[in-house]
Amino acid sequence: MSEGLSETFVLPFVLPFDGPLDLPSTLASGQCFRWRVDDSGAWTGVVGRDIVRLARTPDGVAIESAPTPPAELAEHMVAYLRLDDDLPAIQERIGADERMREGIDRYPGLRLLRQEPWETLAAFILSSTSNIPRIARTVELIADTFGERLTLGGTTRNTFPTPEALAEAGEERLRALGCGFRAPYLAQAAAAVADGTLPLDELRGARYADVLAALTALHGVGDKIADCAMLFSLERLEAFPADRWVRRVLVDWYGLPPNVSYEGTRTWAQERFGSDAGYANQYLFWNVRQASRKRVA
DNA sequence: TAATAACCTCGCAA
DNA sequence: ATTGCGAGGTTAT
Repeated sequence: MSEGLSETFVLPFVLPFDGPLDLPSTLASGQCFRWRVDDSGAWTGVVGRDIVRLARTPDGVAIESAPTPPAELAEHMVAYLRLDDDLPAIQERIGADERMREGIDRYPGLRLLRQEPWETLAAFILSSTSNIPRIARTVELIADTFGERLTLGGTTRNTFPTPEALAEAGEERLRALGCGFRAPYLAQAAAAVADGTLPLDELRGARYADVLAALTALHGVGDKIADCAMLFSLERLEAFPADRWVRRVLVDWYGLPPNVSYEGTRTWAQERFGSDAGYANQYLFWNVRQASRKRVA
């Protein structure tokens, strides 16, 4: 213990990966709300009951985490980052048209994530008529208030609270955290998951129509929010959450009628892209968002 | 079946 | 600085 290398210097664990992976686009593209980048380019977030720090390396992804050590968490991070998806093959299939091809080529390492269903549903309930900075702020505030504390190095974050904890918290305390008119929606969803009315774990991988029906049975969850939860956490990659941005793209680039119904966008996307519709959505969404930000800046 | 207002706050732009 | 607008939707009418 007395030799030169102190125990404070720990070689980072590196998850080997040689495929396309653009951490900034993937973690900031609006599908998740808890990742923060630091000056070194590393990303810190909370995944399940662990605080995690990620950085791209030439050989893969460097991982620090606690309380689960990186080596034990690695397999789960492969799943979380969907490194098991054959992204080049997906891009080959959906990149048939010029617009999509350009969008893919601009962000070739943009991946979907495989997130935790309850947290994802809750976050997108909060997304209604809101914006990404505000959603992120509210999610963080809810975690800080009702979640459990985690520490990694000098960084402290909280888990996203369980459905039981948010059901217990109740509408009024959620409203006090800035949830606004979404507070009763979130409280009711928490209660439904907590008491088994909405069995999220059983819905993972179930038929699209069945998952959609189960989710939209909740007050405050319509087609769009259900599609987000399905795509980002319930393994329904054919989901196509058409928000106002994606709709604009469909109208401007693909000639869909401006008054196309949500069902119309869903049918269009699923006929065109099949089970790759979700990836197609993500490329369209991120491209149009980035383009609009550049125009402002 | 299709259109329209209301809903809570907050972030961001003048 | 203070004000005003609109935001990754859903529901009720």
